[in-house]
Amino acid sequence: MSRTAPTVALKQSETPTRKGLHNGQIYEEMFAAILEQRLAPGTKLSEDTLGEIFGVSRTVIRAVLQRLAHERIVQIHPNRGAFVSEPSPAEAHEVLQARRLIEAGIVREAIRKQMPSDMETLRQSVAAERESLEQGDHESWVRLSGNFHLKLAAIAKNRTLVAYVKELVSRTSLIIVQYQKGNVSPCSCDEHTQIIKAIEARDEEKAVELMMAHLKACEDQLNLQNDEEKADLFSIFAKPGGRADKKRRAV
Amino acid sequence: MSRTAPTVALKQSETPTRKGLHNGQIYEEMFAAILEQRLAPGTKLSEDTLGEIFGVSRTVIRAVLQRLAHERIVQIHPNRGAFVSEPSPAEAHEVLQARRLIEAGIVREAIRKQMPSDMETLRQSVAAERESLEQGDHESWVRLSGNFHLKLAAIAKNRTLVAYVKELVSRTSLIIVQYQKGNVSPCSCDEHTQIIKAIEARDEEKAVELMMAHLKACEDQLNLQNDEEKADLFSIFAKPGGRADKKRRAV
DNA sequence: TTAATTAATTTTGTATACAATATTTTTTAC
DNA sequence: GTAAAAAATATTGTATACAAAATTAATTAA
Repeated sequence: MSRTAPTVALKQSETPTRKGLHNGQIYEEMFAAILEQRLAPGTKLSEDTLGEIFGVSRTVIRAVLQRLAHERIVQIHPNRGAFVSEPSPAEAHEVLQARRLIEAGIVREAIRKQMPSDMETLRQSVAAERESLEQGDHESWVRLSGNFHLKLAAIAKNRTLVAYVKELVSRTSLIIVQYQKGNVSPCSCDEHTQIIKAIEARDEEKAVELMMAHLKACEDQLNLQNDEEKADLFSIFAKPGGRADKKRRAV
Repeated sequence: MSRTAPTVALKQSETPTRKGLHNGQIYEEMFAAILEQRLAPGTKLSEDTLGEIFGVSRTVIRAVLQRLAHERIVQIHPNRGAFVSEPSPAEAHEVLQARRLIEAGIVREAIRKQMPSDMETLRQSVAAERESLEQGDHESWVRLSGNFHLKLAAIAKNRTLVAYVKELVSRTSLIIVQYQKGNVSPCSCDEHTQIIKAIEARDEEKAVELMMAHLKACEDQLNLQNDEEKADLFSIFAKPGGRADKKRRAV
């Protein structure tokens, strides 16, 4: 944690002040900036700086930061400021588990409420995914991949559930940025396609199974074992006795 | 909607100012006041008045109201102010549907992760419910009944899911206040007891079935058909032609 | 030079002031 | 007396000012 947080750099091309931006617009811009990785996890979000950038006072920036904090994309440390969230491995597991639970239910609901146009929308979404993957545009792929899950959630026609899925997908993006090991496996598009097919076939058990496996695979592609980061440092450098040596100063 | 919103009356015994309250404490007090029906749905939450009551400036009241708004317990109309939410029938259905989806999943997870102490906690929760029901304390019953679902969610050991269930339970309380027809059926405690038994027996399908039926019964006890309130007024008073008459002024 | 302490600066938390919008009351016309 | 228009009032939205806390820089001692 000793690395210094990078300063906020929302848009390099930005003129110092851009007046007239409303609360919601500023939220959208910051939300996009975080998910598109222009603002990396851990970045400090200074109220003054952001106020200058958007040409508004700290008052309105504060409201936006609180909204982002409620959505878990930003973390507020009292008296210290707001930072782009750095989800812990435990939190990452929690988010993926919540997604399996909720999206399994959404798949069931989608099977009941599906319309042909919904399925067409989903197929187009996967097509866009595949294109971004072929072009090697990793950033677009993360966004479009999440988009598929949002479109699927929308079929359930439940604004509350859509809001929850949106939140979970956003958090997943932050998690991927932090913990994805190597390149993403290109089979993800195919998994989405298979889910669509199972929904169309109204095969509930199979569709649920595919969705759970898909999200589990997503989690398995992450590096989530470094909860003991500091302990590892000790085990790497320490003499026999390991982290217990931490307390002993002499020797 | 022509009925005037009642003014805020948080605690009759309250002295005009009570200094030193922190952000989170004010949130807790307002949250409790709304769920305990001391603040009825539709009540206007004036920033000045609340600031006076809690002995803080509008700045901090504003933050609390925004937090409550994000949790859907309060609704903010731009330039008009904050009001205790009055969920529409459509929203009520949405909330109960989301609960069925999420709590069905929670039941499955609880079956996997249950510990003996968890089950004991649940049984105690139901005991408290039954007591409040026997004493005819309806307000306590609403709170304790929601509490059972929260305790159940906690077994899944997932803070995100607990937060979602907490939000949904709160919204359900507001919904019950608005739409519950007659007295609550006293079988609700028994339904909770049955769910506990099914979880202990690790009978996943039965436990899920019971939870879904329980929440469906809860929804069925509500009066949710008055989405056409205004239209009804017209059909009640109007001459043949019904609501189409609305536009015509003469005659 | 390093470590600890102190001072200076920066940044957040809260109150207040003013502008913009709603609401209420009063006035005016029919 | 009722309805519309205008003025007055009250309330929200935003900017700014000041206090409290944290961070950074400077100073001092070992």
